[in-house]
Amino acid sequence: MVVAGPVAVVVADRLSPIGVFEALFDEYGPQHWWPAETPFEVMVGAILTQNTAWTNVERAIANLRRCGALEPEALAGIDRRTLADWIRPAGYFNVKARRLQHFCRWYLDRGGYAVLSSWQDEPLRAALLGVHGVGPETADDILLYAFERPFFVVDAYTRRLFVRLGLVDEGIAYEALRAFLEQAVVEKGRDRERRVECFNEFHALIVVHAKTRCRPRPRCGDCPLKSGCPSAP
DNA sequence: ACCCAGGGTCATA
DNA sequence: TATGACCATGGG
Repeated sequence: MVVAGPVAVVVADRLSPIGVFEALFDEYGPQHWWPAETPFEVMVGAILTQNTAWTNVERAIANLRRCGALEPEALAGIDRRTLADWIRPAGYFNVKARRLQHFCRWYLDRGGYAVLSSWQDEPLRAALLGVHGVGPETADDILLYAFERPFFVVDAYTRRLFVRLGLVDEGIAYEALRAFLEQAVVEKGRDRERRVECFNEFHALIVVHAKTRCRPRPRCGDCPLKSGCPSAP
């Protein structure tokens, strides 16, 4: 790491994924994600929030709830244009309507939550990645927050944070960064359940931190990551 | 007016 | 394998 001066000493013992986690947790506290009432709602939200601000997703989900369409049978059965109209606020509504229906068909064909819950981690992940419209991040959102499986969700904020901290190379592949961060938590000796909890909070904290302090443009003032903050001068 | 947002697919080289 | 175009609404 290339920081120097008094602050660097303070930062040094936190300049690891675990140190970052602890700094963020100390600052923001537990987040208890995902903001949803059911696992299936998590899955819908994960697809709707692709490259989209969460506030817009909330409107779309409110529409679905109001229309009684927040269930896989309903989503899979309705007319695609009608669905697109309901989720319009979330953007990319034609694409996402198709993706939601592809996902719901897959979900129902395989017996829904109860049956899928019996699948092993890796086969479940591979199956999710095979669903049209479900990429690595969406799959890991679903795995972690709907199925409580120990996968680290790597989003744009996560990459930006750890690249700017100098812990990983710019342009690191999704899977490589995920492996790096998962390994960092494993090395702390947490058991499976605690890893899930840690991954849950870690991703949420990264998002909250990015949204409240370290957006691309604004400078970061009083930041819990000190000189390690991606937006620090 | 411009940038950004809790990505993924598809065509192209 | 690695870019680039495309998808589209809403807030700052």
